Amino acid sequence: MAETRNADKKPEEKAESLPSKSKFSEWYNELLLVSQIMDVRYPVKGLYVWFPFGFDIRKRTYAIMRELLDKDHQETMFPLLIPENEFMKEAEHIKGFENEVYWVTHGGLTELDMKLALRPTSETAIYPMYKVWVRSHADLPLRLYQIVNTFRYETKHTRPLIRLREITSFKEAHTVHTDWDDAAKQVEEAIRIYQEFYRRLAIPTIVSRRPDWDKFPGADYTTAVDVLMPDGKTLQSGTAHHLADNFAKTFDIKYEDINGEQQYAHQTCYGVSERSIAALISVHGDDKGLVLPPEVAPTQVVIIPILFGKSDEISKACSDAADTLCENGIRVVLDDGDDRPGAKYYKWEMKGVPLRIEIGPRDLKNNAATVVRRDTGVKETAPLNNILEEVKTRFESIHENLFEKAKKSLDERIFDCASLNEVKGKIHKGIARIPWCGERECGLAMEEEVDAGILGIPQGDVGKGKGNCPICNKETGNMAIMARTY
RNA sequence: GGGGUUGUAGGGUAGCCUGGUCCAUCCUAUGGCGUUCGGGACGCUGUGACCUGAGUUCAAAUCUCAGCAACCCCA
Repeated sequence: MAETRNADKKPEEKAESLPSKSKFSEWYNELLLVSQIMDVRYPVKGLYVWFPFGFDIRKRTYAIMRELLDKDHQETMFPLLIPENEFMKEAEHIKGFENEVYWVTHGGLTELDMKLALRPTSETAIYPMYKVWVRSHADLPLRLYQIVNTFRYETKHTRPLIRLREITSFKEAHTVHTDWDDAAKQVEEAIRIYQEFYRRLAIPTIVSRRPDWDKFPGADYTTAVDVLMPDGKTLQSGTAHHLADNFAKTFDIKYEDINGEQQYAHQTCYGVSERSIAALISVHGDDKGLVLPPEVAPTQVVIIPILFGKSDEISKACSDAADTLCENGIRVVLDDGDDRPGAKYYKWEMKGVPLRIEIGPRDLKNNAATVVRRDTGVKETAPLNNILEEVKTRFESIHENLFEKAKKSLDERIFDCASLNEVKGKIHKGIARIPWCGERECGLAMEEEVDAGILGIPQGDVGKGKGNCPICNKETGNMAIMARTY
């Protein structure tokens, strides 16, 4: 490779270039570094560093999440450390996490009387306090959330943003309700919020209730949001759990109802992590680098002057345009550096900037600018005196186009299958859709047979059909989706 | 959980098999100066690396062992 890099190298072999997105794993790792999302060179397995640029995307993404939640949730913050006795209270919950917990055993040189767990998730940190806080039905529903780091000693292969030992951006909500039905409604609401969240990121999702053997430890059931990645694997990108009164009984969370009786509360919890950023990058990015929806792009517009010799007029036109956009809340950068224009194009394309505006002598003669869309690469001419509107309408169009493109790519990679053999043939291309009676034994046999997971029976038309379960041959109207998962 | 491969400047690499030629090659990035500018400019001049530890040896980037880290495959 290196020895072929000389004067007649092809564009895709240039130094700043990425591996093709078709080699997803390589592309993903390289893009994180080159586009300055995450530095993967931190010397501890499974821990990574946010570059300021990546963190900027994170901030804007989580601002959307906060906006959606703050309508009827309150943000809070609980401690990172959980005492062993609290952590050990819920048997199923422990079983689900005990192999992955980091323990703090010493304070300085002194061994602690009570070991402290680094939270792998915060149920056992939060619920002892809920016991104290929840007194009456008038306190309910209680809806709190926090955005925190959590720790899991992952034994599988770690990947930046996807499988981490420190999840840096775990948004977890914990709600308390009077009864099971009210909690069930909250689970639905959580999923609705998550779908809206991903819609704002222009990412289409599939929602399904997880099979029993794949639910959250300690939950009645789990509903999850999945995103289909470029390599055909699915990324579980959000989960909502109905905890019923399981934890309430363990942590003694009771309230006095209207009749003066003590009742166990019903709870839900739901979470989204920086996997949302992994999805954002992976779904929209291309061979040239990041492609960001305008709402979360740190820089929304880059202006590149095309100078021939000294041209005060062009410089002025550029800074005027930048001022106009900036004054109207557009995040704009005027790149008046010494690089050649071409070098600047590549640089900002890598960064995923939605719109590029070029102003050169030819444009200025017409009092216009050349506007180039990152998502389509289409070049258009736009009048300078209406530049704000020209930019705004393109933002909307870019967002819609990104979503439509992603939706199409998702739809094209959901394959209807009638037999497990067919599933085996398609599972490396995407999601397989196959009848399933819903029985645990049949489901586990199917997973075993095709070496992929059952995500569940998805919401909406995708989950409905007609056929026979491939194991027991019973007729069913349920269609399950199967996929290789991250 | 099992197996394999790898670790040389910010990124990518040559050198390793067969120890000495290496104060380590090339591409890229990067600082300074100048000329440039409609898709990765050029000249001059700088900066920057053998993962960590132990061992073998007159001599280790190179061989051995351990640790740490990364990547790939299988369950």
